[in-house]
Amino acid sequence: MKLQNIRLAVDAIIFGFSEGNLYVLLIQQKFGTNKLQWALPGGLVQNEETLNEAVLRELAEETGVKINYLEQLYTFGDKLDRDHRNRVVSVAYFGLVDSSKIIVKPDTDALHAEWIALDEIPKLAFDHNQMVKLAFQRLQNKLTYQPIGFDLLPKEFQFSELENLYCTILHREIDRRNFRKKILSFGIIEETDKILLKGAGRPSRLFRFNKKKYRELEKEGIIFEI
Amino acid sequence: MKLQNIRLAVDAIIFGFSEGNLYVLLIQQKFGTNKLQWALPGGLVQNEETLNEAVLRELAEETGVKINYLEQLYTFGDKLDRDHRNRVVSVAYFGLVDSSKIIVKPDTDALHAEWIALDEIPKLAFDHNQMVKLAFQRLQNKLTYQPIGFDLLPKEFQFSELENLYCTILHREIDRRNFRKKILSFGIIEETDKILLKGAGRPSRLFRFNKKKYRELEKEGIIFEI
DNA sequence: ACAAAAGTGTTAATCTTACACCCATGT
DNA sequence: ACATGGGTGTAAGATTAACACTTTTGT
Repeated sequence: MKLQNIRLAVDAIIFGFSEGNLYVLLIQQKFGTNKLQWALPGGLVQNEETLNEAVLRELAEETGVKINYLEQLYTFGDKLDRDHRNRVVSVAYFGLVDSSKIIVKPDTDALHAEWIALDEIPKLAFDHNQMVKLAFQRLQNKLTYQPIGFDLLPKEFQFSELENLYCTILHREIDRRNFRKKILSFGIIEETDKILLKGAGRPSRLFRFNKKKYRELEKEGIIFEI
Repeated sequence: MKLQNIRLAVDAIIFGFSEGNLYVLLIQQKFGTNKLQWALPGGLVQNEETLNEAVLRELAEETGVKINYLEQLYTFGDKLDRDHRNRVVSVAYFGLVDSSKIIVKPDTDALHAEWIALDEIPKLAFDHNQMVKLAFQRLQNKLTYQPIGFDLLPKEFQFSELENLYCTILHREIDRRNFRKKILSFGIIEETDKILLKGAGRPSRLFRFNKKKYRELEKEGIIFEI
């Protein structure tokens, strides 16, 4: 058999939620063959690092963003001609950050990173558009059966933010009363004693997600489901 | 950066169900460093084939089994010392066959393939035990929200076989009446006019899964859930 | 006639959905 | 006083869960 000539890369689809909009973290290369084309952060895996480490390193190097949640999404390796004479198989990771960590690294000489609204994503390099699409599907699914929405929000958040997050990402109407009832019934979020007072309208209480509590309840077989 | 020295492989975790037991397809190498150690079917990806093609090829070469269902499971690449000086990252695939296709290839000079009951699987090569574990979790989950159980049964099956499959794999009791009601309510399985008469007990009608119907209903937003 | 496996309905309990008004603040 | 956004409860409907006897065959 011919010697294997395949390179292994990782790519990250990182979502952020801010002011009712969902964003994806993208980078733009200033030089090279893909000059000025947008792409997902990512790159070749080094010999001595795990796949996870590779993603985290690339994210740090290219964007500076610290993520709250990361999981492997899918391995893309079917486009044989993706990069002529240089077959690359890429392990895509799916991640979430909250808006407090949404500040990106200042431009370097070679790279520019930015949050782009999901529905304004241009044609990306390689099969990255497909990756974003799959990642978004995963986000939608996961949101309904795991409490990952909290990883897109600040530590302390208003109930209306959570509600807004769900109805933005799932593209569906949500009944405020039923939603609150259900979320509270899991016993995984707790009231803080802070009241947020901003602009017109009644001030809102801030809540906090209790991850430890969730882990315990999970073990006891409790099922989160929206 | 040092030249990348990573090899890419695929491995397949294939489940079969027969007489109330769940089996995994394993192979045993007769020579080499892993002589007589059991392992999952799999091997290095060739330069000109997709990952899917690679799995199917390896399965054909090593076991001869024709599968009904196949999907990518997870990419394992964290054990850096998995094979000293030869780092291998492996894309694991998860598959199902029905018992009519459960016959394996006769032994070749180098290989022996066999169906081993899930709870009798020995220590396998590399991180293959971990792969089996993850694949089984996937099977359990998927069984509850996608009609993949049918891919483990013959085309025409008794209701009791289906019921037995669910309660074996999910390790839980199932109420026959409620189960039948629910499954039938989806409208995705149909009666055949065949009655199976075997041994003592009332003969049972055979049913058939209508995949086309399921695809249609799926588009209309129907949700399969046990 | 007895053992074995398949087939079948009803009722209570739970969960889900739909729905509208009051509250606390800013202007 | 009016606009804005936050907070709250109830009742009807749908779904799920619990439960036991009859049917058809082989021996």
